[in-house]
Amino acid sequence: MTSKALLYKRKILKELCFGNVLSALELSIRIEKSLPLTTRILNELVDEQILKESGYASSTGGRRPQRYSLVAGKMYVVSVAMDQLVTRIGIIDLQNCDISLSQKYNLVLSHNDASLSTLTKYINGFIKKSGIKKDKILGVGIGMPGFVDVDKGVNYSFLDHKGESIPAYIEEIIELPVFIDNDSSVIALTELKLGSAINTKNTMVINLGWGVGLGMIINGKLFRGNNGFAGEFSHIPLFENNKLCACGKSGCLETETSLLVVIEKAKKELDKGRVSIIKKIPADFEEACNTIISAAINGDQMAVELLLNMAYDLGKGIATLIHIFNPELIVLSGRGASAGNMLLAPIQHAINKYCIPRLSAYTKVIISTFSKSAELIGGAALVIENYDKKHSKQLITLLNN
Amino acid sequence: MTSKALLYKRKILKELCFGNVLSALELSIRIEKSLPLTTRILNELVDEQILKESGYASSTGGRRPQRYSLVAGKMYVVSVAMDQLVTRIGIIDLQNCDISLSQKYNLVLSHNDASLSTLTKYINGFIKKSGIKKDKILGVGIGMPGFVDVDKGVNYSFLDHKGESIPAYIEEIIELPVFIDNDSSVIALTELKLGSAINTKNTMVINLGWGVGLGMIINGKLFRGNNGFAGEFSHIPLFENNKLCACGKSGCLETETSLLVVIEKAKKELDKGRVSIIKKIPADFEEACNTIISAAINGDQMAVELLLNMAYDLGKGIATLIHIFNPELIVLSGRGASAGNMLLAPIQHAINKYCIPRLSAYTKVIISTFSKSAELIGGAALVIENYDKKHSKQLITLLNN
DNA sequence: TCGAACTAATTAAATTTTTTAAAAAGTTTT
DNA sequence: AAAACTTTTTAAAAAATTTAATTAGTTCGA
Repeated sequence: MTSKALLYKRKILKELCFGNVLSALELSIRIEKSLPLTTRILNELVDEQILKESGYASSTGGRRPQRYSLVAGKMYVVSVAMDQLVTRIGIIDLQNCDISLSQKYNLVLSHNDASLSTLTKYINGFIKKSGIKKDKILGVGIGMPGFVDVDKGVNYSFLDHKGESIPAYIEEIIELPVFIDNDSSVIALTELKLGSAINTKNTMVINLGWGVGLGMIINGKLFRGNNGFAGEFSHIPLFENNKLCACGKSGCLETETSLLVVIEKAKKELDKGRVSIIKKIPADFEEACNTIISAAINGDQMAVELLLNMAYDLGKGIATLIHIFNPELIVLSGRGASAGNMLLAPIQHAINKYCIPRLSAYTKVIISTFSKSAELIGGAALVIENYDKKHSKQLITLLNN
Repeated sequence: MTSKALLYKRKILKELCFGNVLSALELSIRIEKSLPLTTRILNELVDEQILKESGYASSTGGRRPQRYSLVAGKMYVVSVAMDQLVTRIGIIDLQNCDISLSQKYNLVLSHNDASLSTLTKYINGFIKKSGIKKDKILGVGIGMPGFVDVDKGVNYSFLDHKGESIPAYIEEIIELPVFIDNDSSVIALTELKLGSAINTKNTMVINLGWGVGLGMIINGKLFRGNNGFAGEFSHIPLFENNKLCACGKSGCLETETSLLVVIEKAKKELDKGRVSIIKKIPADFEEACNTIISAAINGDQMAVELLLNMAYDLGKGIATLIHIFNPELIVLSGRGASAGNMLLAPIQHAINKYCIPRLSAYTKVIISTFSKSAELIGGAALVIENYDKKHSKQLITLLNN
């Protein structure tokens, strides 16, 4: 097979990932190739049993177009979602985007080689345990906190490998293409490919959790900035509150709006003797979040108040984004999104206060429908994003069998 | 000539605008066509005397590549730069990007049809007076203040034409393709095509004048937002100063950092009896700016103090941009840029205070080298940007003669 | 219910474009 | 002065697109 035909096949497979079912004409437009060429490649892929015909689309006044989709169990991606304390690894069938298997590991991130080799061992072990052959796995996508330079493959905050490429190190050992990115970018990719931001060109995805991350979709593509550090929304100077931030400055957005701050404030209130259905805040971050959010959902006044105040302050930050980007959509995602629609009213309130009405009128704010799986699925999107760019031995094998 | 060959010719001409001189190989890469095809088209264009061979590039270790450039006096663009009170119209030779002729008109912008028809008359009269035949003019590019929706051709702040397209109206009368855009976007285009932002992928251009505008270059292209309103940097909520802004809110960046604010502050100081080489601030905005800036350059303490304070506050806004965009470059442009390097120190000071060092280290801040002509030249860039997209009768005529 | 009008898919031929390769023409380096 | 290198030119082969004609299936309205 010529290398060009292979490229076109990849482009088609890429379009059909994540459960997409498309007609020959639609595919021809998306891969920007002529219909005869697209049809030929499509037929080859069906012969190779990687694609299947899957029914007809409804007619728009004429013959119904044949639709194509991936065959299940043929193409997988391994995805890794990391935070400071816990790492989850999953394997995802690209046909339906289901997480076939996932596992949780305790891995405290530090800025040294040790975390990296541990991580690699975990991934390797996981793949073996999954029982899925490597030639069916397109690659490994890893979302991690910190300052990640995607091009250099370096994380300046964690997993230091003497400034050398992290993906290169892992690829060496597990023999699969590896891609890394910042956790907020990965969550934004999920919203873009499978979530509320599908088909949008200009969307801001806010990752509310430990801090406040931002993934930006600009012109329909994830924007990472010049060194991959774009979206450091957490630390824009927004308040004059004299509160010291983890970054060393004061008045950062993060000093008022993050789940960590809410937890701290809740502790203080309880210490002051405030009544609440919450008796004690758990030490574990994830449990603490769940405790406060579910208390709020159950109507606990203190929890509601804390979350609403946070949302209002976040709204001021969002107002800044609207002025700068004029986005069509803002998606609230990440762990904090599980507080749900409760957050929307104060955010909208702040937007009304801090935005020129002409601008805010064009931007919708919504809550992500994804639960915790957003980052895991985004890791798959990360691999697919690079699928028609980077050389992958796996597909060649798959296509030649 | 086939329509495809015409398209390729336009792509090549587009690359050679603004005084660019390129080799066949460079052009082939830029228009993304093969070298044999590019060479063929190039030869045709030379035969038609629209292009000329213009010397050799220096060798990089082998045969010196032949370079090509536009022939002077063949292709012009009419450019219009508007502000609230004054409109300048110029005609620009694309070969060397010189302003062949320009004229100033007093035109007070209002939100009605009258300004629009006056503007159209001025443009028409100017073209006639220039003595350049319309078949040599590729189009008209207009930069104007206000909320401009480029796609719809509508300005929501000024020049209302009952919500109908402004370019369509002008095109009808002057029979040339017309393009409009926001003034800050146009200035950013100038920096991208001819100024300090050439070849950058990710640059913020700040238009310091009446207010504070922002033109964003993202992935090497001007970013306008979902409705063309992106870059409303003026009105991000940044201060808690209780100062009412023209937009109705308080604490906007613009309430501390714009030349208008500096002028107001200067007046107040003088009224309070402060000593200064400035005796009286002229009523005219442009003259007032010049007075204060030149006083500062001559060492007047009051003028220096006012400008440095403004620059420091602007630096806080720039810190926000750096956190969000991680840009490689920030260009300070517009009328305020004539204060020059004086502004850089306080801006850098503010960046150091409000930015995470890891981030700010990657961003350079510079002052534009353009004087007032930036907006006029940008209008030309606006036409060229659309030159291989929109149908232009003019080029077909030009190429068929 | 039956065409007319429409949309989609298929096929083949003509045309365009790219790729590949080789040769020619200069430059620089050694 | 030869070797190494780069760009340009040319030509032929391969690939892709365009065009047009045909076939196939749907919808809609008379």
